[in-house]
Amino acid sequence: MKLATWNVNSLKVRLEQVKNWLAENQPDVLCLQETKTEDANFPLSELQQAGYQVVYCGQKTYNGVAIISKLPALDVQYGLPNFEDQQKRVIAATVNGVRIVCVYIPNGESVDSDKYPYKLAWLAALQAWLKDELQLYPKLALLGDYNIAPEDRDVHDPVAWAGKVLCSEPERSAFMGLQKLGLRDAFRLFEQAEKSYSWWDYRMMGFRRNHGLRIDHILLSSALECTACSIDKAPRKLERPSDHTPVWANLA
DNA sequence: ATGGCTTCATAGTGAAGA
Repeated sequence: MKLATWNVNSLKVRLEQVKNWLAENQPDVLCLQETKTEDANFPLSELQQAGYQVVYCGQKTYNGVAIISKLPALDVQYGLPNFEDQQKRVIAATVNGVRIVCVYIPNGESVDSDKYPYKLAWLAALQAWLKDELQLYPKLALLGDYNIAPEDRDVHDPVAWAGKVLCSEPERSAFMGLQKLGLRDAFRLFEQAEKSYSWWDYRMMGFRRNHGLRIDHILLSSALECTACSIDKAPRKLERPSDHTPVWANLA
């Protein structure tokens, strides 16, 4: 079973790229973030014609998440049940017996922004909810744009980024808190190339210079056996790419 | 260089992303 996650930075702009990626990679599940699409305008039939089912939860301009799957997505949940939030950042469903949790974790803007405590509160609610969810669903995968680079090796310039948003100690502690629930970073279960990232700044030729961060992750509960995990840089090389590229993992 | 690009909403510029 192949699971993947991709922050597409507007599904409208990236729809053809998503359809091509589905056709070429044949994932069983693809989680999307930053669809930036109201549900009424969601390109459902186009994805159905590609042979997939979709559940989604979006809004105008910002945020928006979706789960694209070959098999039906059951018991769909929208949002964090323990955190009142107007922003559409979470959708969860069971696919082929695996609880799929698709998240677009807040960016935080900067450590002295009002959005930073919102991010930390959001992460605390996520962890509290997942603790219960793992009891209900031992086979659970948490996929998405975490907006956290967990370690210095996930950052192209750890000195410049030290203490900054996406790399700060409270954010990294929140990431470790998820791991303490028994969730494992699928990417780090395997040998990986150094300087592997999932996001590169649009500006200053960030991708060409590999000025990136690894902030998109797949965390897997211990009941799931993972056989491979990789970042697919190919979509980042296309015309008009998202600033993020897909991450995928294979389950036994 | 508190910048740079890209998207969206809008109709000239501003917010937000990371």
